[in-house]
Amino acid sequence: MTVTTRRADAQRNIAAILTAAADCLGRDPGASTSEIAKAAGVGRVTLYGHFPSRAELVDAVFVQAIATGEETLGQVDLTGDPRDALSRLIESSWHLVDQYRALLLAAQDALPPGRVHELHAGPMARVERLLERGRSENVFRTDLPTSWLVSVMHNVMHGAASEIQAGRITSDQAAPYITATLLAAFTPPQSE
Amino acid sequence: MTVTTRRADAQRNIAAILTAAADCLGRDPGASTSEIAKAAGVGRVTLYGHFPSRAELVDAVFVQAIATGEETLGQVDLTGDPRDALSRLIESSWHLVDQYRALLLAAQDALPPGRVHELHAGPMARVERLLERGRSENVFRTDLPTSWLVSVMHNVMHGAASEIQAGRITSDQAAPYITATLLAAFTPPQSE
DNA sequence: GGTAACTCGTACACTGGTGTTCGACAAGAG
DNA sequence: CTCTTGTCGAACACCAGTGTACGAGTTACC
Repeated sequence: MTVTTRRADAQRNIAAILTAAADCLGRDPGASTSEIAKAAGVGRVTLYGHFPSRAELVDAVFVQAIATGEETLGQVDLTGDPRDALSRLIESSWHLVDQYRALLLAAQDALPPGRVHELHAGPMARVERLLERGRSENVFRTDLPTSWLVSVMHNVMHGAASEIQAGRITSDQAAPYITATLLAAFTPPQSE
Repeated sequence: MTVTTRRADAQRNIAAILTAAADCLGRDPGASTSEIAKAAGVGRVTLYGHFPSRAELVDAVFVQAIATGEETLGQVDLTGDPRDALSRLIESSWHLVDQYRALLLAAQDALPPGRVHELHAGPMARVERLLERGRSENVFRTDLPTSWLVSVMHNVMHGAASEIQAGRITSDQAAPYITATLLAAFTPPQSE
């Protein structure tokens, strides 16, 4: 709130730039500042007036995406049977992953290394907590580190997004496929 | 063999460029032709004398990588218990994935869309055949399409490569983690 | 040892991006 | 109504890369 003195049209433009950037970067991770400014109905100079560099713009968009994503995830009921809770969590996060796929790529090569992982910490923690609980209740396997299980979940979801983009599966099939795969992958191995 | 008339030093240079390119692109997917030429101990002009464009160079490197990879994979014994065979296949392909990770990225944004998938068809078929056999023997699940299982395998391995790069797991741990994860993921679901 | 094939460095034209500067102009706040 | 804040377009400097042209020099081949 250091800048309570911000003219109304400036605030409007900032918002327009942010949503336009989210949109452009969502379609093409390499979208230029010109494209974004044009899409926002704003001059390129104005854009640089609010965001000192392309990188800081990408960062702002990414931060915003994480925030809205986390809000959505916050509404998921994670109580009860961990397996059911995981299904619900997948159902929600899946859409987010699909949606922010390209934006993630943009962030990965515009932002300093580690920054992306740093901003992911919040949502990650939510998943970790659920997995930990499932492990302590012997519903999820404990022979592999939790961080690995999180990574697997992450990668399977991103893989599903790729498969959709390549037209090999449809958007509807994704969630059930992911759920079926991960529940099996996370089940404790039988000591035959 | 249209070009039996190729001077010896030219052949040497082509080979040097190819291996240098594999090396550079393996470290930085965006490596420039200058970097590659320098690494090959060759002028940039010479490089363009053999490869009409950066894209064609990347393509050549990628083709070569696939070929050597396929050769390695061809030596894996895929007979016997499909689960054991899968373990062996993972053990081998895992190293390849880790090694060619960055090169894959380079290929993905230098080559026309679909080209990468096209060149991947060979190795993919090998995996598919094994999975199909496992499915027909009721060792692998049949409630999900084979192509999806292949994709999962692919993504889990790439994810492991990321985890190593981020320093969250070591190279030694990767193969057992991947194997444990995929065997569980591919096991037919119990109709509890 | 002659010749064709090849290589080299430098220089050039071109592209497509980033970030800045300028001065004229509009729009909001008090 | 005024004055500050913000916006606009066009121009500029800059950078990093790609691909080409040239001419001199070198290397393999026969």
